[in-house]
Amino acid sequence: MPDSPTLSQQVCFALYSASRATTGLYRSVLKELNLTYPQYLAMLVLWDGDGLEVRELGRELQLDSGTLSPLLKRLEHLGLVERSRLPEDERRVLVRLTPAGRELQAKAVDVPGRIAAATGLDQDELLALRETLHRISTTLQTTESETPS
Amino acid sequence: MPDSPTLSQQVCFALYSASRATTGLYRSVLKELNLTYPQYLAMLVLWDGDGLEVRELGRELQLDSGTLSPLLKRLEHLGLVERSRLPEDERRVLVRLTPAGRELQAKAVDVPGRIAAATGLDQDELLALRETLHRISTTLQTTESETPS
DNA sequence: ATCCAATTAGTTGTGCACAATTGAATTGCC
DNA sequence: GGCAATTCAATTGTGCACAACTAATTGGAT
Repeated sequence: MPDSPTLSQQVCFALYSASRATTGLYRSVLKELNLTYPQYLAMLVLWDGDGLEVRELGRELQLDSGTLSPLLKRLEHLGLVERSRLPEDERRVLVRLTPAGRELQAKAVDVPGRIAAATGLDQDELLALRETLHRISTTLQTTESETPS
Repeated sequence: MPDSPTLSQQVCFALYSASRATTGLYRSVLKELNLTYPQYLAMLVLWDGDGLEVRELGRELQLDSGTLSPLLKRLEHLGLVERSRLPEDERRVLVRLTPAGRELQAKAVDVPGRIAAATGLDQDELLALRETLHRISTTLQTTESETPS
């Protein structure tokens, strides 16, 4: 069942390495939008459905407020989003796109196509990869606090 | 050829997400060794063949001196490695394990097994995943500076 | 011998990630 | 109503990644 231990180590390093490589790809593509990859992910979620709380954004992106708060502050300084406490619950913060934030979506239209062209994988491989990676994430996140025998 | 653009975006997010999940898995396993995952990777390379220059370590791990210099400084403060300029070329820095660094290898023996057990993937899946991820990394790294039409 | 280009490690600055903590607001319980 | 536990965002501190730059060293060319 444990397979070759070395193999899983190699897979983990390949994962770490490929993730950094794709982030680097996004870096060059997103440079003209003046966004980092995590910032772009947050904008994607907001473009899909504007008006989300920090908590909801965090659930989508699997990021906590320690990461999101400064990230959203930077998006706010860029004039792309605005944050406001909810009147009915002053703990929660609503994140909304500004007009500039909405307009940026048009400039980002060709990002997915450029990324897809650079990966060099066909659709079957992408589907299989996505499925496997999803399984890893869910396995690790649901097993995150197990007591080792 | 570009397949579904959205699909590649989903794959990239799955990659980003799975990489963070596995790093988190290593974090809990490596906690008792007092190592981070990148530090553990550097130690793995040194355990495999002691006495490497920063440049060679960087080639193995695909990391530049901006990342490695402070990382190695921390390993040095932990008493696991020592750094020394090469007499025949004062630009280069040789990184060697200390006795404590070599001894740590024994405590790290069961790390790969624990990681492998937690992934929940069988050997075929791990092999396929490793192959696909390698292909992504090499594709992106060899295409890193193309002029888009 | 001198100068110039290349190499190497380190430093600086920015932006994630994440653990741990803080502080405010809300909810639940009595 | 009062109070403890909970929820939520923000803050603090550490450690990557990476771009840009610095400084020292080396090698080559003349």
